[in-house]
Amino acid sequence: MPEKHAHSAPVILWFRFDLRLHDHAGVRAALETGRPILPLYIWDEQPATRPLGAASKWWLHRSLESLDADLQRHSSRLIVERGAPQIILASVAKEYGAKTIYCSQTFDPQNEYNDEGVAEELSAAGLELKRLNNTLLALPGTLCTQAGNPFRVFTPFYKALQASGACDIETLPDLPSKPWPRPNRWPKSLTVADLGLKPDLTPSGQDWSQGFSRFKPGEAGARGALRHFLRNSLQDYEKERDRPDLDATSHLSPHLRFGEISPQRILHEIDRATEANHPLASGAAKFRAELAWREFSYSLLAQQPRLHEINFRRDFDHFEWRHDDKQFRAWCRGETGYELVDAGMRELWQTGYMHNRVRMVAASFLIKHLLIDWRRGEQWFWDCLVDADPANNPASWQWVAGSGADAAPYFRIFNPITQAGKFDPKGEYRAQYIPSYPHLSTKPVHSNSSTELFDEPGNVSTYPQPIVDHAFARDRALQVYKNRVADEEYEP
DNA sequence: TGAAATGTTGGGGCG
DNA sequence: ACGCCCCAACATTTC
Repeated sequence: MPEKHAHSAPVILWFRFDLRLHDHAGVRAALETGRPILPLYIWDEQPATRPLGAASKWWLHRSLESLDADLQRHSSRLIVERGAPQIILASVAKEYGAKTIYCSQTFDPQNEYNDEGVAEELSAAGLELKRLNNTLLALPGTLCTQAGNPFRVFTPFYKALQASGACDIETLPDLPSKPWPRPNRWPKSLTVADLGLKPDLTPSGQDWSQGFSRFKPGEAGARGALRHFLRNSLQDYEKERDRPDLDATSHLSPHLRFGEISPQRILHEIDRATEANHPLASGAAKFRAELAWREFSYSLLAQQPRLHEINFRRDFDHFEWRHDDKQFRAWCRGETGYELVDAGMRELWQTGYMHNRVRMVAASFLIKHLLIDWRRGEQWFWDCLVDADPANNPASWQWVAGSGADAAPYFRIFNPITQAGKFDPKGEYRAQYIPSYPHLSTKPVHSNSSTELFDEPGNVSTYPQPIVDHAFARDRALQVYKNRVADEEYEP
């Protein structure tokens, strides 16, 4: 009976990377108390983990607006604050008499560790921080090998995940559509716009993020993307998922990253779509495996909390990467002279996204053709991708570099020409992002880390020649990787 | 979730 | 009719 508690102490619902209302254990638990609910977002200027990239901030801004709109449909609002979470939480709780705070675990180990401290501090003030899983199918660390060790290879991990029953979704309870109980007084808060998360306009006044329009941040956008994918692309997903020239993938990654949809919901909807339609089954199986890769990445992040800066295989610590700012810059700008790589890098810059197949080719090019440290590429992606994820991004880069678990063998070197012929046969994808050269001059400045990269127009009037010869680079990479120090000393 | 080098086979042109 | 060569097509091995 919500009415009974309408004047009782409220509970705080602290949102972070769980920006949705459905399929959310914290939302459910808060509603079940029947108490007034204070939905809260805190922008932390000094986060415990590395700060969000520019593209992610843009997404966050839009997603918070969407969450606020969704809350208004329940006669509530999103309360927005800025500062250190433990201080904000304690002060809001004190002012409104709240004793319980619900939040979701982030599964970023550094942040989890920080949360422990926050929970202790709050506990000393008589407040309980309830941390729930709204992010993963299986908690990292719950799956291990027969010897009791965490998995280092994907396939056995995936088998264990399936055997655990975590992928069998029985039912997902509906979110009641009734108004949420409110406290007598409503906090005066900032607005989402006050946080200033939107990137600056270009010098020419052009909004850099207009290229991001293929996405609709927020829970409704996530549901829409899933519906579109199930209806149009699941059937041929196995066959066409590697084709950047087609609309063949789910585009759910940024929605998952910001918790606008749960993996359980995705599995549930896939099952429902598949039951009625058998031809979808092979595509469904392939897509389920992709979701499992996300779980695998988080299990690796649990094993190596500094996954974005430390080689998972420590024998890579002695690898002698080349230091070549000029070539790194060319790669960032999409000026390597290899069309598929350049199209991908321009897609990234213009849209905050890159097709997965192209990510592999572009990453392989930086690492193997240019022999530049994978961390530099990872950081660039972190800054530019709307789906930049603390587990997926570093795990995938390390996979390409060969320094990761279950990584690509050192001799697997993508030929960007061959890859283009196979996966963009008509050149439509390449033409979309390299319509005529140069195009970078109209591009805005947005990057956290490398603003100087794009602050002046390219002065090249024709498409560049390859910055490195493929055959030469391939042989060089094979040599360097083969002679890598301590290669033969590696033991898991 | 490669690519290139090397090996094998078989059809066809040709003296 | 036969052997020889060429080479595409495919398979295997190597990096």
